[in-house]
Amino acid sequence: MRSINISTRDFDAFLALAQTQHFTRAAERCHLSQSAFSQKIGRIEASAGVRLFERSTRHVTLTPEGEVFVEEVRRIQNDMRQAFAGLQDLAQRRVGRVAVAALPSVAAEWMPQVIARYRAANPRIKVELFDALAGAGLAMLREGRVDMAITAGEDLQEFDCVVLRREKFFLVCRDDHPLANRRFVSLAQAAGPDMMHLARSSSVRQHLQAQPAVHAAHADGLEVEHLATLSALIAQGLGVSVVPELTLFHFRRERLRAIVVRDPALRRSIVLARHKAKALSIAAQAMFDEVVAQSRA
Amino acid sequence: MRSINISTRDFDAFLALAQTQHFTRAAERCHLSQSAFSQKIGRIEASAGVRLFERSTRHVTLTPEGEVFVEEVRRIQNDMRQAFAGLQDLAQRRVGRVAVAALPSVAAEWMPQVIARYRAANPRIKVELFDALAGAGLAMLREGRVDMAITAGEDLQEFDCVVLRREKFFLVCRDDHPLANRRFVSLAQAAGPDMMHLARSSSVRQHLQAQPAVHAAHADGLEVEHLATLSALIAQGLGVSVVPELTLFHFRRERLRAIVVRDPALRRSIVLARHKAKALSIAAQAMFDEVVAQSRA
DNA sequence: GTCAATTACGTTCTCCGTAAGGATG
DNA sequence: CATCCTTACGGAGAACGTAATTGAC
Repeated sequence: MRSINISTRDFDAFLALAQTQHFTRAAERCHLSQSAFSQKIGRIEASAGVRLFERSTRHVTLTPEGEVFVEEVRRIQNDMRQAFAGLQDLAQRRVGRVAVAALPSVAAEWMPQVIARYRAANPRIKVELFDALAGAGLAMLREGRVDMAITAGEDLQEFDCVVLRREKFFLVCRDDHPLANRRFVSLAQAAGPDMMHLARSSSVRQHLQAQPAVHAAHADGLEVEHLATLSALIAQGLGVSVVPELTLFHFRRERLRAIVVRDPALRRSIVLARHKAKALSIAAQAMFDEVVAQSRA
Repeated sequence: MRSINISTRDFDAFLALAQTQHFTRAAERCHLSQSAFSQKIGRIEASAGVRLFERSTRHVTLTPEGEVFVEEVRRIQNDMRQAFAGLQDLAQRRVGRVAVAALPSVAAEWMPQVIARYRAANPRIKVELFDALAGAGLAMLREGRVDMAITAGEDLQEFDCVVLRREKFFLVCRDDHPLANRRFVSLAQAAGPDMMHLARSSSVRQHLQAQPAVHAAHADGLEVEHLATLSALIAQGLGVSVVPELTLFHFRRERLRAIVVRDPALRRSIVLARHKAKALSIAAQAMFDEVVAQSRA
């Protein structure tokens, strides 16, 4: 037995005839000539291996076998309609979901605007934002828990990446600090004994620690987890620190100064990473584009 | 948007590619040239309105949209397979059901053999036999509770009928009855004052009552429901009766004689009736044929 | 005699295969 | 450069339409 081939149009024709019980009218409904329609029904019956309609030239009725088939076909047709409709919804971003991991600084500085614009354009798509440190974000990406991760660059061969920005670093100190009124400083100048650090797990710390000038300074200052804490410590005159540009919003308080560190080597890349193999969903692609656009602003 | 057309082969192709992730191999599996296969996938994607596969010339993977579609298609394809398989089963009488109403006499005399042969040929088809009096059988047929009814003929324009047999009637009496040794009798002779009747609801009684000779005799003998009772009464010498041929098995006992009634008007037709409009299922048609065959035997 | 489904036959269009093109690792 | 997907193009077969045929009421 050769495998059968049957199409959605065939199903339409079958159901039309089942309902109208009239070849001519069913053919019209299907925008077919009556003859073509008749042949189509014939082919369907051949495929099915059973006579589905009982026809005298006067009356057309379903056979008992046809009646059971009607129910099946209705169900199948419904499923198909749903499947395609669901696909259209995804394509036109009427439904969907997108998950993004972003560095806390990025999550606070960029993402609110990005998400606002995204939701305005795609109100029915669920957006999930995870503010995760660099390593955690990449882990989530690797596991497929997020569609993309915004992180600080290092060994990212594993992923497809777009560099969103190359950040400068800033010395943050109180206004009574000796360097407080400089227009810029060198890293060597900044990395004095009063330098405070973030916890070793942070990407900023790791980035800094890789710099010879910082390493040489072997500061033994305080070490904290959160930038807000760091900001408060500096405001108290307990030391200084060096932080990337995106985190400066933590340090906008009275008596604090941020002085750009002039050091060509001291830049960190903010990158948008995604899986190499796995394609982005349409919803995710739109978010991807939105993030890139934001970084250019 | 023009309405889409998609066929079972398209689904096969889609799933093959989704599984192999390789155009050439998937094409082979579908017995298609690689080029034709590529076009087919292209058409499917056009129908869907979404890119379903992500292809670099080296790797083929499902897009997120394609992944959701795979699940739907699998389900749809399964349903189709089942629908067609079910139809084949019905066509080849591997499954099904047939219900027959038959006069009690027919149910006892003919149907055991009919059903035995039918089940031998169609072991998986469920057979239901209702031994119902003429009126009840026709009512069941009218309501669609049975596929056919074997009954005694009268006003059957409503149905499509086949006359299975035209039955003679027999006088049944004890061997000491004056007519006991006749080779045949007339209805007038048989319808003496000692004639006993079945209940008025039985078709036999109605048939007899319609005969002038019986009507004139206005017998006031006993009246019972069951032929077995009648048989016992006659054996006791309490009277005689006139019954159709098919019921004679009730009267095969010692000292009872059955003498044919020679009266051209006194025949009853055993007919096999079915709906005019509603077609018989394949299972039912086979039973229909079997019943007709039995009546000729 | 009319209405309606089937059959006949010529036409159109979809789908397939061969072959060339282009991209990727 | 080898692999493999895509595009181009010509041909075969399926599907369609017009028209004639058959059948039922």
